[in-house]
Amino acid sequence: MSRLDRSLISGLAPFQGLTAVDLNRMVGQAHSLRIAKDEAVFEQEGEAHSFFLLLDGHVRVIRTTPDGQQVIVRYISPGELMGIAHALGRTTYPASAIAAVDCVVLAWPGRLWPEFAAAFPDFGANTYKMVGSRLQDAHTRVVEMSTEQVDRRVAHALLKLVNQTGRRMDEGVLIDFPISRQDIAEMTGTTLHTVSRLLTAWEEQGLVKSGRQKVTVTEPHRLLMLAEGRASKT
Amino acid sequence: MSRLDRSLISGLAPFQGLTAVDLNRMVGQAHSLRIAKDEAVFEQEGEAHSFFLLLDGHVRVIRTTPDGQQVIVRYISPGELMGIAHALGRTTYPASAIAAVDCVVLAWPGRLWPEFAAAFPDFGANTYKMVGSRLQDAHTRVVEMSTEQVDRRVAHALLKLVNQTGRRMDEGVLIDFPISRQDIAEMTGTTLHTVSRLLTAWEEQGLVKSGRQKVTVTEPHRLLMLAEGRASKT
DNA sequence: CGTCCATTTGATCAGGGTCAAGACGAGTGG
DNA sequence: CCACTCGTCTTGACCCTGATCAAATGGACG
Repeated sequence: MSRLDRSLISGLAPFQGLTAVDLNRMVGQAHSLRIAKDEAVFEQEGEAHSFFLLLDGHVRVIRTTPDGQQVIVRYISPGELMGIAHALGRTTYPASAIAAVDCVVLAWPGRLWPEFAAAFPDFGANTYKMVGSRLQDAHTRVVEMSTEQVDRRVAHALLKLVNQTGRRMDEGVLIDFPISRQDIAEMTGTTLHTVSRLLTAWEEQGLVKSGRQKVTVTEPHRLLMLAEGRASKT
Repeated sequence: MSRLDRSLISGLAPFQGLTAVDLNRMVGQAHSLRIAKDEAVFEQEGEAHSFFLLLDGHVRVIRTTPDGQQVIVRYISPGELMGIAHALGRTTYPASAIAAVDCVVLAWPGRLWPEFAAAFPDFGANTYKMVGSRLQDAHTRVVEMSTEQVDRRVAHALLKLVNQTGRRMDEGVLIDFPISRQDIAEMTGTTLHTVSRLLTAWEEQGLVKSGRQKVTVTEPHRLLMLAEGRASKT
């Protein structure tokens, strides 16, 4: 790892509160790797040999059911940890992580986790805080799936992506990685057909603009109204 | 807390690996309380003043949406921790906890969490392991909600309850606390009407016996077949 | 015995899944 | 540079699951 890399990661959420020295000790034990688009960073059921920090790119975390159906659990953005099975007392990954675009990640051997948690308490606290918010996210999603209709779920999913990875463009906010109708369907528990119909309807109303594996939200505010169920159902 | 109480809790999952001395130090700082049926242990959005250990009874954890719909996140059984917002860096409870029957709980002031985590690393590790499994549960539930039909979701929910709190009876395994059709509906994202229809159908097939706020699973194996989708749809 | 809930059961209907076909666009090899 | 192919996306037609609406039944408990 070059010096440059270290200065880049010093500001990331998982490392808040750590000294430069501690940071160096941690990063010194990592190795970085490139993951090509559509390759796996780790795989469901696989032995949890490492945990990772995404430096660049976007990663899709997927659970596959015994009968082959896939659900997208979340997208990982640069600066986030992933594959932290060790922190939660697991020896195997509960999901697969697939690069949505070419990615760069840092990897640490899993056995270092207990050492890190003991030696750098802030790092542990930051991580558990993140686990907490992921648990909240998961519960929120259960609530959405239980109580909301498809259109609102899809609207919520788009807004979440826009907030997480949105990139300002002339026409609105673009989701910053290739995302298909099928992907959105797997995030919201519906079918690509329904997603397609919704997007074309919204495009006619001027809420979004979308193309092949590409979605731009042009009117986040109105989309939020729709997601919250106080939309003018025209 | 009497000596008896301490010996009772020494075997519980959160305290595995702790010495008797450490256990005493922890329990000594707790106070126990009784929560009457239908009373709240803590409330959604409320300031997280304490965290709790359920000693006796059963507690329902509920998230309420802005428009008043409720979703049952999980049931807590004796020996489990709850309300551990502090462990996850939160200052407010993300859900409400309602006593399903009269309960006895131990409560610690939230500010003790960091001390405990530092002084008793095994306790911290046990807790985070539990958080990890709850995160898995939540994701599993998202997957179920996305991919399974209602009958299979209800079957899964019943089996989960049976495994967690089942009590062997002559006729089968009884879910050990009062549970209504409405409750089951709120666990599975459906309506009490659909749950009622399913239960009567299953009763005719001899899979379950049910009454007012009472469900007994008489043939867990066949119910599992149904939950897994390899049932004889007769 | 009367009241209040939980539960059951029927009738209706719509949201959205499934099936089917085509259009469109991007990359590939000749 | 073009033709071809493959994967994504669109759109229509149909139908089923399960929600909604409505009403009656039945226990439990004061």
